[in-house]
Amino acid sequence: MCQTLSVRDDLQDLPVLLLSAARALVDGIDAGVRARGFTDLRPAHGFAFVRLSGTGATISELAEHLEITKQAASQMAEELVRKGYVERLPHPADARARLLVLTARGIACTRAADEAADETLRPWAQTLSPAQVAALRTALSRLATPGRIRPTW
Amino acid sequence: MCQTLSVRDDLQDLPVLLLSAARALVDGIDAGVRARGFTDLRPAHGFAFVRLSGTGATISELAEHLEITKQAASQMAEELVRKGYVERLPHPADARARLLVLTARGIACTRAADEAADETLRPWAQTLSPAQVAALRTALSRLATPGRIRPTW
DNA sequence: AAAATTCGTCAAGCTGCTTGACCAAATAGT
DNA sequence: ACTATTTGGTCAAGCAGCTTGACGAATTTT
Repeated sequence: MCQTLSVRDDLQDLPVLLLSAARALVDGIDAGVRARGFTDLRPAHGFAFVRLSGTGATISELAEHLEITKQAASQMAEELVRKGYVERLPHPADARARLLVLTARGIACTRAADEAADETLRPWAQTLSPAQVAALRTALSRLATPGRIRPTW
Repeated sequence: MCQTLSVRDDLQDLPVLLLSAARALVDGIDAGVRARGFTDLRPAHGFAFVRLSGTGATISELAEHLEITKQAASQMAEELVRKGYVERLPHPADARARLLVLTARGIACTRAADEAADETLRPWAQTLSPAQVAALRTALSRLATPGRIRPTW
């Protein structure tokens, strides 16, 4: 016997489910990061940390990543410097630019965020089979636009 | 032979994938809504429409749904009224309150949004088996916090 | 009947973003 | 090599969307 609901019908509530799940994840990460003592940061800062971790980035690169103006990125960078998460180093190859890199505190915070994300997703992932998790990754990556993480709405 | 990657490792990029997919969905809906002629609205308004469609809602109910203050909800309602998407009716049971309901234009816009969402997700869903889509719905609904759609970050 | 709560608005203020103008350094054109 | 253009970053002003605070009117509680 065939199913009474087609794939089309199933699509109806997917938008809400997807957005709601994303929201739950962000809330979970935010709560976990705060619980680990980083109470002066908001989720928006996390999207900057993603770009700054590793080799660091310039103001322009950060702005492009966050899809905001250089002026706005500069303000956020100043805030993160003031709070001790980011350091401004002279750029090795361009005297105009300055390289933004995470301080030890900044790195500790990204670690806290990773832990919080893991903490949020693990209990949920354990209700799924490994194959389901793998399928989920495949499905999401097929819809996702690489590099565009930060919601702007 | 067992896999070299455990479930734990797979969890690493799930946060990015989930957020990126949500972003792609919102971008797709926004583009589709604009393409259908509703160029004076932004994604944020969609979250209000969700609550107003059907029987409508009061300012207080809208504020609670959007997780903003009544004053902010009132401002948004005024904007939507001014643009012709929402109407303020006297509340049938409470002389203090006013019922916000969608106008014909507002209803047409929600229909456009539904179409746009479908348009965004259908080609993607067709790359998946019906069973995969069903599994995805189950998985997402297990993570989602019901009612919390709107991102606040 | 009085007290307390709730609905919505007016007013003021803040935050995070924008646009516009500008200097300094780097790159491209001739 | 020298000029012209582009690029990196900041200063300044302004705006949009939110907040807190105070309030009158209608409702609900006691």
